[in-house]
Amino acid sequence: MSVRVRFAPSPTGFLHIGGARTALFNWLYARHMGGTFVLRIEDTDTARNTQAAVEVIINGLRWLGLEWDEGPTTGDPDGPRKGGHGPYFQSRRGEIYKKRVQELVDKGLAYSSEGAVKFRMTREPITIPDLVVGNVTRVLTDREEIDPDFVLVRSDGQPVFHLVNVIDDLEMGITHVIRGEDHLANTAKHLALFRAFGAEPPKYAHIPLILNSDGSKMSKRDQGASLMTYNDEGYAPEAVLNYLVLLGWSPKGNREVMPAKEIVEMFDLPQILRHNARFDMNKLQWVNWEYLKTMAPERFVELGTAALQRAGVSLEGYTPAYILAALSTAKEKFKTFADLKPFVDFYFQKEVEIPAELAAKQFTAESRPRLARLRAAYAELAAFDHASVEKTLKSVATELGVKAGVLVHPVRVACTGKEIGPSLYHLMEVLGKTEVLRRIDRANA
RNA sequence: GACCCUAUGGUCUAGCGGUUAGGACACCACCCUUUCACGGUGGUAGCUCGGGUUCGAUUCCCGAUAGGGUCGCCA
Repeated sequence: MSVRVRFAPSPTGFLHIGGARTALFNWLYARHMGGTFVLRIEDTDTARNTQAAVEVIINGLRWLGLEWDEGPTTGDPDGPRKGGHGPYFQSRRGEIYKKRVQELVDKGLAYSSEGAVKFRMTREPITIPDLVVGNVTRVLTDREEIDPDFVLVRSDGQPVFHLVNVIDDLEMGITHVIRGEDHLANTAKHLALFRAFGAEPPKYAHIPLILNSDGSKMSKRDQGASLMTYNDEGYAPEAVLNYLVLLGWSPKGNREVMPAKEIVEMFDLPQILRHNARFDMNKLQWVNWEYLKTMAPERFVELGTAALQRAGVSLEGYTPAYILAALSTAKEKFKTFADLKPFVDFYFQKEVEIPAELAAKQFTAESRPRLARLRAAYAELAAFDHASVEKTLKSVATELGVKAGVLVHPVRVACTGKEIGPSLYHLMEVLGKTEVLRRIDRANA
């Protein structure tokens, strides 16, 4: 039988990083097994569901590169979808639930109570066979001991999570439920429900949770809890995916940085760790940086351009070749695209602003004549590539009897308005002779 | 309160009875260097505790402790 897994988020208005990892593990398993990855929207709590909230989930999954085989393709519950097991919005599956509840009532396994429908839960311990944790035997807690039965349908007619979750997994032919460990204890209820329906339950794999760096539970409000903040903060989705899979899973041979394609090949359920992991921003940053270093130039420019736009840097009027060359000089200078702007903004400014403090420091009575001498040498250069520019600067320095650094700093400030930035020689090559001379003249006026 | 899961440096992890306990991030020092970075070399730091089992426990069992989860007409 072919593997069918699902990611079944509730549209709360954002995609939790832990939820994203759950989706990732499901997706990986589906791809690894050549199975089907289903997206199902658990929107039974109508009060807090909107189309926009569903779109957040859809956009988040697509951003990570987790395309699903079945499910909605837009946030519209009545909109287009793919796959033959729909609808994929629980809010559109009311008839199915109604029929199933009636089935339980007819069997005497469910009953009405104060307007709600409750399930006659077994009082016997239930053993959950879990692919990650092993066999887990759940007995009733003291509170459950008093009344083990639980609500299936609210008095307002809305079915609750446990019910719809089980029915959908059943109707959609889900073979493996890969979900957060926070559902482990609840699985006893789900198993009892499957038994009540006379159906074979799927295999379960409860994966550990992601905690804050201080070990506390990561909730909505915590820093970095929302997947899309990583986009805002300049992380490449491929790096986020790679980092996420490392939380609770690790391949053989001390491998860490590897493309999704390779992860898919190696990924499997039994290797998943059993303990929670803390989210380590430093490590994510490092992974991101590893991706930046080896990233194809086009991709680098694509992500860099988007980041600059977010940061308010306009690239209008500059050629793609210029932008590519400019951004390339900043490669390996920063770890996330959020830090790109200060390294390249001067490329896209007509008049570079030089802070008075820097000007006073670099353009002194002593340095100005040297700068003028260098400017004169540059003016005569035929080829303005980084090698020639460097060679010229160094020979002028020798001629003036100073170290290269003495010329480098004023020129850098003249060209960029900053003391730090890309390799001076390379950035001058990109700026071009005319512009470099113009900037030196302006600074040294 | 009850029940469940978990426990290797600060963090992510390898390990599955005998290892100088391996790797990565972070951190520190030095070197390199046109800035900032990179890179190179070296370094600090770990099996939660207590009982067992065993010739021998990081590894197996029990307990304690700690962290996380669940017990809802939320999902």
